[in-house]
Amino acid sequence: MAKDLDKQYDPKNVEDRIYKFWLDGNFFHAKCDPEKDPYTIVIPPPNITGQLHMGHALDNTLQDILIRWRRMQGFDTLWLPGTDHASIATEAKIVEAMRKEGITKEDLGREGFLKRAWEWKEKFGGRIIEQLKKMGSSCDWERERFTLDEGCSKAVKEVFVNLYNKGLIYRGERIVNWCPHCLTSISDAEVEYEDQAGHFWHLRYPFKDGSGYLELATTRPETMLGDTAVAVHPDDERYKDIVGKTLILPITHREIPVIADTYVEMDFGTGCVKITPAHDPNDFEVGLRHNLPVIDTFTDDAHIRPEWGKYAGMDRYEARKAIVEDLEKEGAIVKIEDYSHNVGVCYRCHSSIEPKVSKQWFVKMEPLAKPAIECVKDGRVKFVPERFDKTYFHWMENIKDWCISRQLWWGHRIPAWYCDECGEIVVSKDTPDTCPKCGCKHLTQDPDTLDTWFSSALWPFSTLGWPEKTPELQHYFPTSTLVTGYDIIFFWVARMIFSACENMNDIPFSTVFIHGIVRDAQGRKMSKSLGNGIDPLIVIDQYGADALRFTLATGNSPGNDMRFSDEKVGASRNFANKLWNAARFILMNLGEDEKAPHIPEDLALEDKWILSLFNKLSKEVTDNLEKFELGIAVSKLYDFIWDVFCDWYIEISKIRLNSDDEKAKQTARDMLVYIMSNTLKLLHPFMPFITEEIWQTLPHDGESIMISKWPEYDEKHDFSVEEQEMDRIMEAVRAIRNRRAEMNVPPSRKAKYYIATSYKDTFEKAGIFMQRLASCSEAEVGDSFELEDAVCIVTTDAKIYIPMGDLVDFEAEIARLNKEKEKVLKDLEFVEKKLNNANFVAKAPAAVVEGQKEAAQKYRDKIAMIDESLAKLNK
RNA sequence: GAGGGCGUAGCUCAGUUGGUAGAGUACUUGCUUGACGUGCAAGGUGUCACGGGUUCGAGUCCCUUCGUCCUCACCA
Repeated sequence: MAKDLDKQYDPKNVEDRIYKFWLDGNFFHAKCDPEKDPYTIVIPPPNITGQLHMGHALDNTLQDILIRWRRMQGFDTLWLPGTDHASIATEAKIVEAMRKEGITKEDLGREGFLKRAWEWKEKFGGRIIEQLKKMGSSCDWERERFTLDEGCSKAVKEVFVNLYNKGLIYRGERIVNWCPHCLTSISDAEVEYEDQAGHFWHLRYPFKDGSGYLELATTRPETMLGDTAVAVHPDDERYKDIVGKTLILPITHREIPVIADTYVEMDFGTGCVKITPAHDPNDFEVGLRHNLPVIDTFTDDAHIRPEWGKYAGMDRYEARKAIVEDLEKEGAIVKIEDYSHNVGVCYRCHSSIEPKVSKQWFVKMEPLAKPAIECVKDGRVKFVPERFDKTYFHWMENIKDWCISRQLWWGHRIPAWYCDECGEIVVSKDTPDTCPKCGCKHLTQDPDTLDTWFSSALWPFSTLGWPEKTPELQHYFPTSTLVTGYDIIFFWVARMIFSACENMNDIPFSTVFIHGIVRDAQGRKMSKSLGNGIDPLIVIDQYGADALRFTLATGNSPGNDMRFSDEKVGASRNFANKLWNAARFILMNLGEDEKAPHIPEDLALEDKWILSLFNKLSKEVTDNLEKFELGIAVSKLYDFIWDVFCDWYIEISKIRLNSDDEKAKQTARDMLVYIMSNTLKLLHPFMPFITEEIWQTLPHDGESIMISKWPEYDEKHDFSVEEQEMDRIMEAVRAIRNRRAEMNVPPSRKAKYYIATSYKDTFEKAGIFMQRLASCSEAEVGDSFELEDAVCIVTTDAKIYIPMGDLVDFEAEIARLNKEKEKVLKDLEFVEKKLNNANFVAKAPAAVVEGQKEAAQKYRDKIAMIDESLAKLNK
C-alpha cells in the first residue's frame, strides 16, 4: 500500500498478494504447542466433486472468523481442512464421463476404475481447496486431509472391526432403500420425500372358492406380481370370517392367503392391504411376521425380471401401464382415483427409491445413540442456537439401524472376507490369507464399499491421527467448535457424536454452531435447476472477498436462513471503501517516522471520548463473539467505524491537524493511528484482507495483524465524564444542523453562536468543534443571553442563540417551538406516569427510578427553555 | 400425525439479562466543506400479526388464534 492511495479500494490489488504473504509467513500453521490452550475446528470437508457455492462461503466465513479471533486471543488454533471422497457423487461423475467415451465400469474392472478415479481426484479434487483460499480461509494447509487417504482409511478399518467385534455391525438380509439409477443401497437419511401426483387403483382379488371378491387399493399396481398375501386388521369385524381364506392373484393366478396383522389401519380405504414383501418396507415386516415368501419382480435398475414373460424388461413405469391394462381386461379394476402421495427419492439423483431386499451391512444404532443423547442432554455438547437439540434428540431417539454398505467401488472397501469353501465371514483390518474355520486359502473380499458418511463420522479424530496416539490428538481433541448448516445435522453431526462417544469415549466437539442456508434475493433456495445460484467467486471478483464475507456475517443470526442480494454486497463494498478512505486520510497526515501505535500523553476531550468508546466496543465485540453472535458483533464494528470514528472523530481531529500546535497535531496523529490500528484488529476476523493491508501501511508492531494481540477491555480507558461531555456537545451540534436545515440555511453561511449553559467548561471546548462541524464563525459561552431577533436552539443542557433575525420566518419558528414543546410534554407525561406509580417507585431497581427522575427533570428544564424562547418571539 | 422457525419502517433484516423501537436499502431536501458522491448533513413513515396472561413495566417471558416456511414420520 503506497502512501498515495487510490480514492477507491481495489481488492484485486490486495487479496492474492496478502494471502501469499500469510502463507509465506506460515501464520496458518498450528504449532501443537502444549503450553497454549488449543482452539480447534475441523472443516466440514467439501466433496471433491464440488465447486464453491454460497453455502460453503457462509460456512467457511464463520469458521474463519472464529479461528482468526481465537488465534489473535493467543490460543493455539488449528483449523483443519480437507475434502470428502463423496462416494456416490464422485463415482456417478466418473461413470458419466466414461459413458461419453463409451466405456463402462465393467470394461475397466475394479482396479482400472479406481485408477481412473484417483486420477480424477488428483486433477479436480483440489479445485475447491483453491476456491476456499480465495475466501481468505486461514486453514492449516499443511494438515490437509482426505477421507480416503491412508490415515482415514486406517481409522475406518479400526472402527469397523471394533464395532463388528462388539456386535454393533452386522450383515443381514433386509429391505433397504435402493436407488435404481445410482445402483446402490442408500441409508434412510439419504432418502428425500416429495409430493407427487399419482393414482389410487382400487383392485379386486377373487376368492378361490368363488365366494366373491376382496377389494383393496394401491398406488403401485405394478408390484402386484410380487404380492404374497392380503392383510386385514385382526379386530376388523367385517373381515373376521375371511382370515385364512385363499385369494387368486389376478394375472398370475397364484394363490395367496388372507392374513390378519395389526399393521393394517381399519379406517383407511377398504381396510384390506395387498402385501408385497419384496417392494415395501412395511410389507416386508408383515411378511417376516407371517413367514410369507419374498418375490422380487425387479432387476437392480428397476426393470421387470426376465422370468415375467410379456412384462420382462419393461421399466417400472411401462410395466405399470401394461399391468393396469391387463388388470382391466380381467375386470380386476374397480376404479381409479387421483391421489397425491409422498414418494421417496434419492438425495443425489432424485430417482424414485425402490425398496429392495438384499444382503447389506448395518450399524446397530440403539446402543450407540444412548451416550450420544446423554452428552447433549448433560451439556457437554451444546447446540447454538439451542433449539436444534430438539431436532437432534428426536432423530436420535427414533433412530433405526444404519445401512452402511454401498454397491460402489469408490470408497472404503468393507474389510470383510468370505470363505469360498465354508462361507465363514472374516472381518479384519489386514487381509487374511487363510480361513480361520476351515483353513483353506480361498477368501473373497466383500465387493461393497462403505457409506461416505461412515468415514466423515470419524473426521474429528481420524484427521488428528487416531488410532495412533499422536501429540495432535492429545492436544487438539476434543475439538472446540463445529460449524455447519442445519441441513446436515443428521447426516454428519449426529454421526460424529456417536462415533466419538463410542471410539474415543469422549465428545467430538463442545459446541455445534449451526447456521441456515443462503437463499436468493427472493428467498428461494439456490439450486442448479432454478439457475438462481450466485457464484461466490464472481462476487469476489466484483466486490472482493472481504465484502462477501462481511455480507454473509452481517444480519445473519445463528440457525436462521438469510437472503443474499447484490445490494447487500454493494453496501459491504462501500463499507470497505469507507475504511480505506479513513486510512487514506490518516496516512496523508502522518509524518515520516511515526511511532508504532500507542496512546499519547495529554489527551484531549475527544481523545478520551473515542478511547472510552473503543474500549467498550472491544469488550462488547468480544462478548458477542463468545456467544456466537457474529452478526451483532460485526454491526457494532460497522457503527463504530462509520458513525463514530469517521463521522465524528476524524472530523474533529482535523481541527488539531490543521492547527499550528505541533504537539497537539502529534497527539491527534497518534490517536488516529492507535484507534484505527486497534479497530482494524477487531474487524480483522471479518475482513481479513483489507485490515491487513491497512494495518501494514500504518505504523505497526509485529509481522502481521493476524497474529497481533486481540484488544482487551481496560478499565483505565473508561472515561465516562468525557463521554457525557461529548454527548452534550454532539447533541448541540446535531440540533444546530437540524435547525439550519429546517430553515434552509446553507452550511457556507457561518454565524456567531451564543451558548447559554451551566456546563460552561464543556461548551468552551465545544466552540471550536462547532466551527468545524456546525458552521459556527465564533462561539460565546455564558450563563444567559438577552438577544434581539435570535433563533434559539434548545438542547438538554444548553440554549444556543443564533442572531439571524431576517433569515428567519417568525411564524414558522413559533409553530416549530410549539410542536417541540408538545412532544417534550408527552415525553414528560410518560415518565411522570411511571414516577407517580407507587408500585414502580417501590419495586423497580433504584437506578432505574433515579434515571427516570433525571429524565423528568431534563424534560421540565427543556420545557422551561422553550417557553422562554416563545415568550421572546411573541413579544 | 409430531416437532420447530418466522410474522418489527415500502423492501431486506437486527434488536444480546424485560426499562419509552434500530440498521442497510429505497425515498425527500440541502451540500462541488482537501479521506471517501462507493461520500456528508438533515428528514418522514412502525397500534413490533391478532387476542389474552405474568409484571410497576413486554417487540422481548407464557398461552390462544391466524398466516407462512421448514424438518421428521406416514395410510397401502
